[in-house]
Amino acid sequence: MRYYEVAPNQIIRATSHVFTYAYEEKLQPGQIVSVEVGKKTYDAVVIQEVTKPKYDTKPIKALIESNPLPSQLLQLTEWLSVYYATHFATVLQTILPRGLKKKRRERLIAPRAALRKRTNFVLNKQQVQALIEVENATPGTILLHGITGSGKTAIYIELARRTLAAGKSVVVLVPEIALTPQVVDEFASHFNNIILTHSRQTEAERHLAWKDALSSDTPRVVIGPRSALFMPLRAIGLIVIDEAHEPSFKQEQSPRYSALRAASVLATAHHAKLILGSATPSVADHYLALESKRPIISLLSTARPSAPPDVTLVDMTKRQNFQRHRFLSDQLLASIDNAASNKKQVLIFHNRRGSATTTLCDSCGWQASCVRCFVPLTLHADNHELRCHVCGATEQVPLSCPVCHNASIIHKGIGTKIIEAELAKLFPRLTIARFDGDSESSQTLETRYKELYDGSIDVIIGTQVVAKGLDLPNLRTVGVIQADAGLSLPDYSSAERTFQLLAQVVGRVGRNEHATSVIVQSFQPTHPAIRDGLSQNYQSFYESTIQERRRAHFPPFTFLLRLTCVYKTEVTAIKNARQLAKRLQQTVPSGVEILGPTPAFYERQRDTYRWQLVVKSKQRKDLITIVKELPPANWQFEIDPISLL
DNA sequence: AGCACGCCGACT
DNA sequence: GTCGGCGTGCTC
Repeated sequence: MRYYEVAPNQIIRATSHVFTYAYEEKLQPGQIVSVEVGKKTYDAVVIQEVTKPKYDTKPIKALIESNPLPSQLLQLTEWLSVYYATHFATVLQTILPRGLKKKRRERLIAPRAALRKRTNFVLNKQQVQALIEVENATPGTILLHGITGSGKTAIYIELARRTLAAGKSVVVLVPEIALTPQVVDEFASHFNNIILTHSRQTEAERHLAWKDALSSDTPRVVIGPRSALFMPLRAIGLIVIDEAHEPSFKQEQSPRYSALRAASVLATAHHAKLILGSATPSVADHYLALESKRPIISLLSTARPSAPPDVTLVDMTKRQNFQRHRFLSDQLLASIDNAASNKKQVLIFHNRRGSATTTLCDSCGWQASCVRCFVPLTLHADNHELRCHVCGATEQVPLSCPVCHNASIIHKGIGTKIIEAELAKLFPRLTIARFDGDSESSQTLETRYKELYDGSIDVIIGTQVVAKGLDLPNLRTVGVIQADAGLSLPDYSSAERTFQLLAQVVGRVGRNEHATSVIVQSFQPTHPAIRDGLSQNYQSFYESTIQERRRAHFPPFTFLLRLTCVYKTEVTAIKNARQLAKRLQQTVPSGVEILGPTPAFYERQRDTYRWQLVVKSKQRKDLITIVKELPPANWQFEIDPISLL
């Protein structure tokens, strides 16, 4: 009889994750078995063979997957569990498909009809140079910083081709939102061994794709969102993360992992290369690449000739710009007039989430912000105070502007519905469509795609959703209602997100040879995020932001931990948050900062109240220690949050 | 983390 | 006399 430590995919006991079982035959680490714990049966992964233990052992009930998981995937699982202080079983649930025991019907995978002919591209000098740099790099992370339209996809495809030729598999991660047929077709026209994963797959489809990867004896190309990292591929030679700055690469549920960090660990285990591609790399990733002396490849010119858009920045603090309407500038309205008379489309972008009430000076654009945390203050109407949602400090609402001494202190926010209504009044003959969270975004955007594409919708109003993937041939004008809306979010990375968004918006319309225009309205036209976003000046933005992060002790200079407690009443939430804060203050080593308690951004959710603490430390292990000692009931945690909201 | 077993109050 | 409240304790 042989004995094996196995890890069930359900939490059996908080303190350990392996149990020892007996089996007649030889088993390999990574094989999947079924075992009985108490009276229930669980799926479990074989970890290793061990000697006969002192206690009695039950037998393994069955071997349900004889093809073992690749050792590198097991290493990644172990790493995720330790690095994010998450139970091993929780990580297993994340990396394994559901319903492992179920027998799936063989499905005929319809060969994707090549909708488009293979786009036989010729790489330009810049792209060839990038390829050479990647080829010469040692295994590990490579930052591919290429402006919109510089032809990053062609580089990915060529690298993938070479990796396959060397007998290794390729993983391409894309943000969920970009998993459109266009992107997939682009790869599908070059490779016939693609395994596609996406969030709308059924349990059976996922399982089949997983089995396909596990049993494949030839190299494959996997395309999918962050979870595609967990496809059980034997030998990976290349991992590409496209639009690597996108927040969707951070999982919002436990294990709250970063696909970039996880991909880096997986790449190391496979001695593979990891390409982080973006037009606007996150400042933290850029800093890390510089610090670790990893290659940063810049693509500064577009692959095809294109005309840069005509960018107009409208100062919202100047009344003379708003003669026709109170928040739609004369410049923006004129450009809508112009587009309409030429039968071209207009996209009006508005970050609705950013329209939480902010306090600013209507005269000079000054905005109330915390002197310690550099985040905007949030108005609490009940006691008429300004509060910092990072450190909890409160201030009186000023009666006059501290900069220009004007008394016009205002609190405001504009919603997409109002924009739609106002535009409908001003342009009764235009077809206006609004896409946001309220209008069942995904469905509507797809169902109305044809209308968008052929131009029968004149004006598109939307949030984030429309700023990304849409590539519309008739689009000539983009308007941003309040570019600084996102800046008012009480978050250390809000400037970075605003910069990325504006740079993407400008890059998006400026990728063809038609004359296009971008009208951006802002109360803070001189803010670095706005200024550098519109000029797409990454270097300038990076330098000012990294200095600020250093000064205010934020990533990449400090590790963050967010602790959130959830209670039925506000009083208990505050009481418990204060208690924990006090306890942590006493036990934590020096150099660890405890901020708060503060109300969470979404303070009330379904009859519950949420308050949070933010912990900062230069030593990541200090944060892990705190998590391990956290009172289990009512407390949630996130290590390395990308947002403190 | 579940889910057993286990010892004391309202019901047929 | 029994159903069930949720308080401790175990799971290879």
